[in-house]
Amino acid sequence: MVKKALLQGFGDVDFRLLRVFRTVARCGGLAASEFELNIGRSTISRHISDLEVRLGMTLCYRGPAGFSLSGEGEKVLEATEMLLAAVDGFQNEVDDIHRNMRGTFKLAFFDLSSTNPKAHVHAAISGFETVAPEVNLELSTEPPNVIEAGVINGRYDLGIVPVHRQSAVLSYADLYSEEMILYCGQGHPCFDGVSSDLDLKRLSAFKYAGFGFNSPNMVVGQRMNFRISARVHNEEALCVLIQSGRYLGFLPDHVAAPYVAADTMRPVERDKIRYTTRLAAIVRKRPELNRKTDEFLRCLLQAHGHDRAEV
Amino acid sequence: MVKKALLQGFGDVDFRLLRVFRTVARCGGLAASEFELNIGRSTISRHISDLEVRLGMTLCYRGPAGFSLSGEGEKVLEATEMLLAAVDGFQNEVDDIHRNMRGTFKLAFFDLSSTNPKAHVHAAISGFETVAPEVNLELSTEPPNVIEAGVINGRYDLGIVPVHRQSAVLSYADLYSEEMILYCGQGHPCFDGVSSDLDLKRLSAFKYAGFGFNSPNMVVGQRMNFRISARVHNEEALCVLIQSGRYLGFLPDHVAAPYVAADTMRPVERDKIRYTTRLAAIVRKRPELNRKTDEFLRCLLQAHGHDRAEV
DNA sequence: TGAAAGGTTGCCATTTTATGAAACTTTGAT
DNA sequence: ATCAAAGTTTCATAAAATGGCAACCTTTCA
Repeated sequence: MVKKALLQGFGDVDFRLLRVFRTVARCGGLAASEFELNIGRSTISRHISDLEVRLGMTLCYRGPAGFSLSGEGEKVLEATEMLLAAVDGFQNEVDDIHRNMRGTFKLAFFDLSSTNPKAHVHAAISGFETVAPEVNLELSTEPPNVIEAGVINGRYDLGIVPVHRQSAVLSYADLYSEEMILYCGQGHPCFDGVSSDLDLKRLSAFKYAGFGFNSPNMVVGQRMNFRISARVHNEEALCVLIQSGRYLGFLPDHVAAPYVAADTMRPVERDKIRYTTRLAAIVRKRPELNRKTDEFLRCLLQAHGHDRAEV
Repeated sequence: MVKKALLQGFGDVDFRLLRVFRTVARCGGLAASEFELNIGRSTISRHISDLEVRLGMTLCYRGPAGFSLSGEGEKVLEATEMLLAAVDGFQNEVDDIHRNMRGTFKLAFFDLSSTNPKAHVHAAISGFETVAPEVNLELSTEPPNVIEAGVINGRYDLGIVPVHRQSAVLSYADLYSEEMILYCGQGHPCFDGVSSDLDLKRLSAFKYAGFGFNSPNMVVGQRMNFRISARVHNEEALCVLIQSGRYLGFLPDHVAAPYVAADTMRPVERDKIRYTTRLAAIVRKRPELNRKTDEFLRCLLQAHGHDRAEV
């Protein structure tokens, strides 16, 4: 139909198809997504191939051999997440006009802070759930740089990251701190303690594992002149490396605690080599906060004993 | 149908409706948009009221008496523009994957620079049209702060603004400069020249008109201690104020030239009171540039005699 | 070799949507 | 009063989206 073509334009987007595609990609296959989507497999199959025709490219390889996204498919998936985030943003706006709190609130945080006794994110969530019971939550853990980018472009509503270099378009609210201490694993030369004459400089001969993104950790590692031989993007991975007995690395005390208790990890010069990281909530400044984000931030600050004096 | 409700969720967005709404709002009425949309008025009417039902609010008042957006309608329109920009972004992505250049390129610039002989934006457009004939252009003039915000959030692909405070998420490419000189209009005490003993400080007794947003102009105005009695958001408005003969104000020399030629405006202390503004192209850093933006920037830089050394 | 699992396709009934024509309503102007 | 313009509503129709069922194709794995 000519008019429609005019209105829709070539390759206009269809939410339905994109949502299906995203779900399938997340589930890793049609069959798996069947339940999630609550529609028949045949329909899903058709949706996906429709989308492929519309976009003029192969999005994923699928078959009994398994499911995988094509290179183009990955790009499209990324663009899709972006677009669907914008749709969420629109619905947020509309909800805000109604003064409603519904839809989804997307929170991203850097991993392994749940055992920190100073972190009260759980309390904030609890408080938020009370005031906004209709809101679905979506939590992810990502490296701080990804979180920052995500908050800026709207993929996340709020992030919790170690404060490092502050971005001008983000607004930071201080939450809690973490004590970072240098650890080694069983089998490491330092495991049985360092002789008192082994000065700190000598430590830099050992292999060191640190974060692969710009962070206090990276700065400290470089300043102490460590031999950075492994880069990770989360603390879980760091734990594994340290446990191998081949690497030194900084971990928050509370993360290392269980390993220390099991004596598979020990601090190195606990009192001399350490630094403190401050964790902060970040939200974007520009498109002014929506009610959900505003409210969640309030809960977060309250849970961490702030009076919301400053944002 | 239950499944659909699950998939679409309450109030899911329909592009078609939003596009229609935007067009109607831009055209200022159903009848006027009929031609633009190329669909019948009855259909448009139904679309709008559908949207109102879906969103649960009145978007606009319309009738024989005239057309106007409601307060909520304005907010929704804004959110709509945002969402549709995201859709454009998606299509850009897809086009980029195909290595195509199609769709719309959105450029925003600060007004009244077309008469500047150092500005070669027209040449850039000409060059761009040659390499990307399929791309539709959308130009707007806005105050620099609006342009910056728009480029950051994707409403514009590229902006041209006076360089002032640089934002960390934007990338600046220097283009050309403007000489800003203080002018007064016919009837102003300064029109027939200032007596040599009237020192510059005395000037600050006169009323001054300047930009209402953070800019070099504002800084200069404040530093010279002018009596800022009128704020404008574009130079056109400034021209009118200066012509009134009641205000002093800075204008680019090339903008004032025709008025000076007609002797309705004269520079005040042309050689003593002046400053230079540099105009730069801004694009956002984060979601990496799409081909169209990249190409346009290239054209811009080339037109202004740069070798694209730095961005 | 023969399930089992993952996907695709054709077929079909059902529902939804899109749309223009024509009749109707309201308002402002002559 | 009358008319024109702007919108709304009703109606009928054509097109499309939907989704289930069943048959069919492939690959994997036992």
